[in-house]
Amino acid sequence: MPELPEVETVVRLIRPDLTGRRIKGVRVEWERTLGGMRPAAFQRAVQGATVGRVWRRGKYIVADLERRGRPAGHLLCHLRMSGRLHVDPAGIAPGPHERLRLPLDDGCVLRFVDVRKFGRFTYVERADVALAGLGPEPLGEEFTPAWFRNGLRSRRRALKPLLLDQAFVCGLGNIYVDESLHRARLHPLRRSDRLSVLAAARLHNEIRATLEEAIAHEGSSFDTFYRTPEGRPGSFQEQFQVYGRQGRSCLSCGAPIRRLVVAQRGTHVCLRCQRPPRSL
DNA sequence: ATCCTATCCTGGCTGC
DNA sequence: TGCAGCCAGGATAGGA
Repeated sequence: MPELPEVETVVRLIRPDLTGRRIKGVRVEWERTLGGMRPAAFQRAVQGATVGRVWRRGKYIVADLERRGRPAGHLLCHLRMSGRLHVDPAGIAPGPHERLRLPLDDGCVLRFVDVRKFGRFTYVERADVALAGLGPEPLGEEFTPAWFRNGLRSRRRALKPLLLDQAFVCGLGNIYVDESLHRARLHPLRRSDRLSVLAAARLHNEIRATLEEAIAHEGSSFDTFYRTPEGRPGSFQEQFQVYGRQGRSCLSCGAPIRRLVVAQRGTHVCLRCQRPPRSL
């Protein structure tokens, strides 16, 4: 599923094609993509605006809009499970599951395609307000070992649901939480306030390393997620240590990878590398 | 404060 | 082979 590395990859891919383009029109094929905004209001806000900076915050893709050189709100896109965002050259026919389309002034088309319809593509006046609930960027300066240790200590939650909580740290999802926990040799049910300083530092380090390596591999591709309809997929799925590897052997110790359910999510662990907490 | 469940959706898988 | 039913999974809302 698109998590921070996949979203970052999408942003890097579409940024050059989108920056500086004027949005000529709006076509909404699935209204709920707008997250409650009326299509007419969306069109008024977006049509005729020019795209400024294209950036990422957590799993959100943001495009700043301008009119006559002045700030004019933001496009805000969340891919959720199966969303794909790409800029197509002129003359490419829409494929299936297209939910929203923005023709650009150079003839290209920004397309939001989403099989499962969970994704959102909407307009907000203020990105800072819309994104205010997100925790720090795990690859940002604010996410220091000391901040992380204090954050873990101030909650009393199992590690997995806490790391999935976008208000705690943003950008992690099911895959990269499982991978980071395995690399840090921590069981997903370990309580956040009971980690040693060393274990917290290890987890902090592995979260960053996992995300950085995944970005370097242009994210993970499988299921319905590809960068573009014709484009190359990312390759980080080939580096997975536990995710989706249930029944196969742990690449570091050889014990079988187990699949459990934690926080209502499929969860992949090596019980030899990741010792369960005593109190369950 | 934290956890659990339901909701939104569809393609792909399982089992008969 | 055909088909019904189940399931994944990010975010959010509401209840325990």
